[in-house]
Amino acid sequence: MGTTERKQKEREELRDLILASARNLFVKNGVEQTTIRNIADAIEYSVGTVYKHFRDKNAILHALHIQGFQDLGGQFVVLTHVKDPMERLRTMGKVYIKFAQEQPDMYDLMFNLKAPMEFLETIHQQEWNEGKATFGALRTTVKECMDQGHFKGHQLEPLSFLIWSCVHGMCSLEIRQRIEGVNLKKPKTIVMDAYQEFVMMIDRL
Amino acid sequence: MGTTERKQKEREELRDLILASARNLFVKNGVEQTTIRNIADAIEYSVGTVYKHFRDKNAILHALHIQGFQDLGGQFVVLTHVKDPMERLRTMGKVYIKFAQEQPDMYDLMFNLKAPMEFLETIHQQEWNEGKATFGALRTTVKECMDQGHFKGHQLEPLSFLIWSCVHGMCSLEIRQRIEGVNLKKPKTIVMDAYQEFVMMIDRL
DNA sequence: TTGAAAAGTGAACAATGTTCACTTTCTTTG
DNA sequence: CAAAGAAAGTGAACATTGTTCACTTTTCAA
Repeated sequence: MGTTERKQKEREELRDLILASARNLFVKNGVEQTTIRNIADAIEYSVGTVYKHFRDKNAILHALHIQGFQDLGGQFVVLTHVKDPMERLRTMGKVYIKFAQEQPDMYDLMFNLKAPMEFLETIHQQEWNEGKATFGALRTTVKECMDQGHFKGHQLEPLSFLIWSCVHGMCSLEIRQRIEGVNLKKPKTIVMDAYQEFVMMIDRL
Repeated sequence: MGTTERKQKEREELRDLILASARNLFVKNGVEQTTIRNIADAIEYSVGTVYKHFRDKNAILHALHIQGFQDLGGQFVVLTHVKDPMERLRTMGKVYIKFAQEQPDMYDLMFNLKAPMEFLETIHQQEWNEGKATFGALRTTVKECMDQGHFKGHQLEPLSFLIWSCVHGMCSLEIRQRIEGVNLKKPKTIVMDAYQEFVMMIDRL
């Protein structure tokens, strides 16, 4: 009898509805300005129902953070068509920055907010699978570059982390509004300009 | 009559007391866990008194953010003794990272939290003087390196921003707990290791 | 038909930032 | 010196949060 299956499906649908609503409100009003009551109102359910699906707000943030990584993973699919590892590395950075600029709130949730990490701690899970997979993709690409003779004298993991830090740093400074007030000549394009410098830099190694 | 001066001085002393108390509590319990009531209790004044000195919590965060930059500026004093610009650039990065690791909450306040920037907006000040000065110090050093013949083919501001992004990215990923769960072989020393890679990288340019 | 499990509700609680009418203290001036 | 005005200080009260839970409604197998 498929009633339990249907029940299960309905449960998941409501769960997804909560997440979609939360995501909308986050993008529109920001994470902190979005309340559980807002989310409940938007889907025309009560607060209690939201809590039947998520133990607390951090759980919602964590679920959305996973969605964000699935989304980013989807953007990374184009990389499979780029055979040359150096070219793939450059493209990876571009895609990463594009994602951060088009979905700044999602990026913030994935790489800056403490909430999703705190949720992992509360459920006693110390592994961050989404981060592991994403960093793994970067490390693999860097490894292939090194196998081709690039980055002589450098170490795989520290170098991979450095590359991640570069693009993450640029994106975070932009999202956290540390660029505007600093008196740059071209603040609007500074991230892409700096990324060009970065590409020039690693191409020489 | 020096009464007004004394009054003025007392006012500033209480203001400093509030800030010192806030800073203690921030470091001990984190920014979000620190309430105005906590601060008031710690200095044995009422909440109202705190609000007589700071219009809101963001104002306190902004004042502490300025203190943080003064502190960082003090750490940068050693740089005046380093004449060679490339050596100065390397040392600057080390000092910056050291500051971030020793005072993660202060660093977070200065470069990650939105609160201090939001305060600037509310008082209709779009300039971020502290950031401007700090970035200016970096840009000046990079400029001197270029004058010496380094970083051929690179542009001053984008390159300076890139360098800032690198170190900031590493510090932020550490502070925002994105390193532990990512399965690195040496997570404890990854920031310093990556910084070594960075130094090696710019030395070759 | 029924009764238990699941789904759903919303009042209530504690904590927080913030305000403001009030009291207390201090300072200046007649 | 006394009084009034200003400044400093107070804390109850308000609105808004996240969160809980006793309760009602719905669902569905027996």
